[in-house]
Amino acid sequence: MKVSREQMTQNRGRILTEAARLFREKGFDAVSVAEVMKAAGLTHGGFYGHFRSKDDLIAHAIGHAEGSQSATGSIGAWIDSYLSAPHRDHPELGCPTAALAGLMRDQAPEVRAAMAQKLATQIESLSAAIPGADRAERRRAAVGSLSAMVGALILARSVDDPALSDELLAETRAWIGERSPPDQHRPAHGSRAA
Amino acid sequence: MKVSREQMTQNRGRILTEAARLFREKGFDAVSVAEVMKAAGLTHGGFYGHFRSKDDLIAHAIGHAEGSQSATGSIGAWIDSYLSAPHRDHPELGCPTAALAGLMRDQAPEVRAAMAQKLATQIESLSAAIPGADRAERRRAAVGSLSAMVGALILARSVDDPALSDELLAETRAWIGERSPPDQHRPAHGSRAA
DNA sequence: TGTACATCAGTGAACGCGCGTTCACTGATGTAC
DNA sequence: TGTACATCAGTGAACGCGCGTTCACTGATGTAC
Repeated sequence: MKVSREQMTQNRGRILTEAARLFREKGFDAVSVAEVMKAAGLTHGGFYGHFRSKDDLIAHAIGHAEGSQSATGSIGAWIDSYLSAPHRDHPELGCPTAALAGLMRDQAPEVRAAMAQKLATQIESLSAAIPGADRAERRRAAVGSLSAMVGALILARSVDDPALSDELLAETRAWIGERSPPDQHRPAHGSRAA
Repeated sequence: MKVSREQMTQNRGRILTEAARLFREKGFDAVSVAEVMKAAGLTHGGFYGHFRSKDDLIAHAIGHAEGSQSATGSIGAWIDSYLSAPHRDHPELGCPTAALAGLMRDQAPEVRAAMAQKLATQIESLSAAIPGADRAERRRAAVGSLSAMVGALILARSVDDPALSDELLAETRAWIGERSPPDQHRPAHGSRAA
């Protein structure tokens, strides 16, 4: 039963959206092609009319995934929402980098390339949003704080101990806060927000 | 062909060592029970005489894994070696937390518990090694810097772009260095280990 | 200390099972006239 | 605009394959005497 071209485009979009959601939730290996197609309201056989392979889907899904991170407001507010319990508890709609970077070890080259592209964009975007005149300093702060945020979120998601998980988020939030004041300049010996 | 009790203990140790190495190198799903047993010089059938299941092996392997991190010397030196190209390029002998935390999403409860234990120990150890009088401040610095280090290492390993990967390590090293001086006091604008 | 035998660590073939992928088929789409 | 038909997106059964796990068997170990 052939469908209209517009319908087919919509179907492809739904496959990508559901794949991006499911992969962030469970990882690549724990999600089958059939599961993605079912979530998109289709049967598994039609999959290869849209993508060459599961790896091809993964690569496109990484490019398609968008974290529901409200870029509005100050950087401080964005960091707080990034390192929050809701973000930790809902990886399926959160930052694709934090959810997927740890799974790249044995992935196909096309998948790793998609991840690198995603990360490069994220760093540039954060770097541009950081206050300060010096370009190199802003980029360094972007890379450093993103590493800390991604690391804390991955660790907080990896443990079964709620207290330790909460502490990882809170302490990292405070630690980053100590060194990147909300507005512009840092005090002589940064002991802000202690 | 039964072997001596001592031999059996040695065999179990080799299974754990090889499992810890292979899991860090390729992840859990990409390493089969048969591959671990072969690496330990045995055949796959004998596996269930040592462990109840693959999940049981994973949990024990996490507890058994030890990163070859020379804890000797200053914290600054340890951070530098943690965020180095050799550590990035050899996860199989490196920090188990950085190699495995990103794979915990769909793991069995016993596996997640082992990871939480590993991480808690690591934080305590780092916290004890950090200079400073205030206990809470030291713990905060330990959690914050460990998050940044683990995050940077995971990101550096996840991308295919060597320049971006090197930058992630170097910038995070510098960023952490700016706030935790090698001995006690930080120079006006810390540009250590650039 | 030496011998007879029960124990049991390790072997390798075999089992289900779920997965990625293929393929003959279907029937709505969209084009040629 | 209306009709005839070629196209092709989607269906669902079927395929290999590798995996975790099981099991009957083997033969060295270690104990009872």
